[in-house]
Amino acid sequence: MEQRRMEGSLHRKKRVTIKHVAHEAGVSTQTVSRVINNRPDVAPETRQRINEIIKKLDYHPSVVARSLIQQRSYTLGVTTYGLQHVGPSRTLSGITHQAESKGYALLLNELVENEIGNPQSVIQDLLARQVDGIIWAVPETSTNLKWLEEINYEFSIPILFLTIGSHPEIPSVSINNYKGGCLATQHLLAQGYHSIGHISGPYDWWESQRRMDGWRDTLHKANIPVSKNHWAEGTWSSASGERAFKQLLEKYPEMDAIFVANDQMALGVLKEAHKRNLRIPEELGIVGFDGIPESAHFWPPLTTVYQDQHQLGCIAVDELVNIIEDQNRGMTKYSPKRLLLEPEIVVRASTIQENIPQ
Amino acid sequence: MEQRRMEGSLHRKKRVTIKHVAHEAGVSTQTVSRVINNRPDVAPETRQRINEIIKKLDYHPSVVARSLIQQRSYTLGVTTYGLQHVGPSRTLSGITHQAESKGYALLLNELVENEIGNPQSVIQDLLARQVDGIIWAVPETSTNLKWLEEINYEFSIPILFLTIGSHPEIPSVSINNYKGGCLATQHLLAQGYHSIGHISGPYDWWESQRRMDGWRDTLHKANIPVSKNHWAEGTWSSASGERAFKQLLEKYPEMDAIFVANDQMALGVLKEAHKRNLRIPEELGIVGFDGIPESAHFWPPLTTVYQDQHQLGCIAVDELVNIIEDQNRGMTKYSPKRLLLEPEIVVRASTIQENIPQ
DNA sequence: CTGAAAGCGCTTACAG
DNA sequence: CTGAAAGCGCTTACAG
Repeated sequence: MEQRRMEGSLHRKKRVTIKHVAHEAGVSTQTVSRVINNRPDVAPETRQRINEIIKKLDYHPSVVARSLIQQRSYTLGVTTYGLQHVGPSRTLSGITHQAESKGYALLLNELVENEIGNPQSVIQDLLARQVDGIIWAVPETSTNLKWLEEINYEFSIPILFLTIGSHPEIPSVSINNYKGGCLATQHLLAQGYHSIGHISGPYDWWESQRRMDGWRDTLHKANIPVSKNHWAEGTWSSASGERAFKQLLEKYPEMDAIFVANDQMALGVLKEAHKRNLRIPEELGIVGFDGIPESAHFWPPLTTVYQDQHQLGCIAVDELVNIIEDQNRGMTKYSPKRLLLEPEIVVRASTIQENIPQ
Repeated sequence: MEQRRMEGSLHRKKRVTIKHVAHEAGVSTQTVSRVINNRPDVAPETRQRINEIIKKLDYHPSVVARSLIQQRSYTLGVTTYGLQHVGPSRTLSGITHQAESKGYALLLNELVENEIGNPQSVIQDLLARQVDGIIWAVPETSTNLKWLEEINYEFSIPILFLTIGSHPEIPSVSINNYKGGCLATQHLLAQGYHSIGHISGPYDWWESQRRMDGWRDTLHKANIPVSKNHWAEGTWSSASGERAFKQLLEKYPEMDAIFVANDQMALGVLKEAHKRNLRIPEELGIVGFDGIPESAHFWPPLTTVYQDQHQLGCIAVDELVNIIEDQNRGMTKYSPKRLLLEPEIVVRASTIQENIPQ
């Protein structure tokens, strides 16, 4: 081991700047700037010489300096919530991949509470760091977008919202949760179930409401009455699913099938069903929501409504970058788009009697 | 709706700068700077007047300009891998929370492959954005830290590594995976199981190796021979767990218990066990690893080795910030620390015959 | 094809 | 207690 190694990461190298390169090459910083930005008007010899020096000195332009002068940073802000859960992290993964391929860095923020005290301070933090746009990946509840009205929908940079239903004035990307609720319920009806209960997420969440609306409307269309006793509220966790299921069994004893608003809660239902020796799918059909990879390995494998949350993140980045770049091109007509991704039902053994190949 | 609203987020406001505030207050920018940085030497009246103007103009200092002049950004880089999985996202969640409480922003990067082509370009990207330090949250494999030697352990800023076992020269925080493997196996032995198989993660991963070492050493200590036929390799996914379990049943028919290197794979084992009508825990005891919340709702509920990945992220931030701040205080003696967090076993019905209260 | 000047929005010495 | 000057590392017009 040589001496340098012993020092470890103690040693803080000084930054190589455009001045060093210019001096070494005997040109102005201006010309170096042209080279690193791939401008056409540089003599080929000059360009090559400078490129060699850049490599030799291991020069990397400061994005910070560039951001200051250009008033943009090629960085997107991402405000998320509930990262420890599968859904939000899959979406974030889509965001990171797509941002990378579009050449943007990501400044990440996680809210501790869905009901945010002061969203504007979060946004100000991002603005102070000169982000070019923001992805607001916080699922809508009945109150957590009120601040939009208060600030009169005015932002100094584009903000794209994920998983929201209201506020058509602003650009957003969401899954068609209503459609998902319909698909789940239609499938159960088609399998011959009649008394179909529902376990929802927190009723305050827009996603919960829409999934439930899909369930209710589908039953109405089939002339099946829906009462308060036919559903119970969970919190998305498996434990809450188990709890809600117990309540439902009391309130709705004739229930022969159940649509559960996410796969985690469905897992809790399965556990309680096993405990009571309920046969699935004969005595109880179960449909989940999300389509997490694990759901194929529940026992029995779970029929579920698949939503592509990774793609949700990808599309969010695409949309936001489009808006940013349109704006920079000086396009004044900016019409907010609302995008809806369609979920798909994945049929497995928790709702069909015959064994299908798995 | 008024006119302003119709314009939506089209309108790009100009940034309010320190000059505007200074001009409005009739002082120099210097004095405003003192106020926003809470320096003591400002006349109380001046301070108050400036603060009012700051509020009135909605002024927020540019972190970018500050970063340029101070050569630091109060931003940490985070390079992660496999965000769509539960573990890494829980760790990331710990990182976001702790970074926020320490006053640091986060620049997020996700590798597409664990075996990285060019880690240095990832780091250069972060350096170009003036991050103060980096958390390298990419699980170690036998080859993906080779670049450390190539660059001779020299970084221009501190880098803290997560989930690594080699390279004691660099600061790191990891879970004691070896201990976890021991705990799992000791528990199975204590329950009276004798023929204990193992499903590992990809053998190339340091975490897999250590968990397996714990299993093997514990059996050796108990004078139980261990052969190649007693373990199989998975990829962490439930599907791979199911596959590996089928192989093991062939190779090791007398197996009466199994230690599975994560909960997802254990779920796959449970599924296959149900299919074959194996009684758990009577005919087969099962222990997982991770302690994801869902594991309490598997059927039967899964005994598992709990690791606190959220805390792992928190501690990573604490350590890195300590290193950064020591360095800024000019402390030259920086001795890299390796921290190991201890896992705990959580006993549930998949390994104990008597029903314990759940 | 190349360079001198100005400036992005701050902070850091240095005077007074 | 306050301000004039210089500068962080770049890019943007503007000349030539």
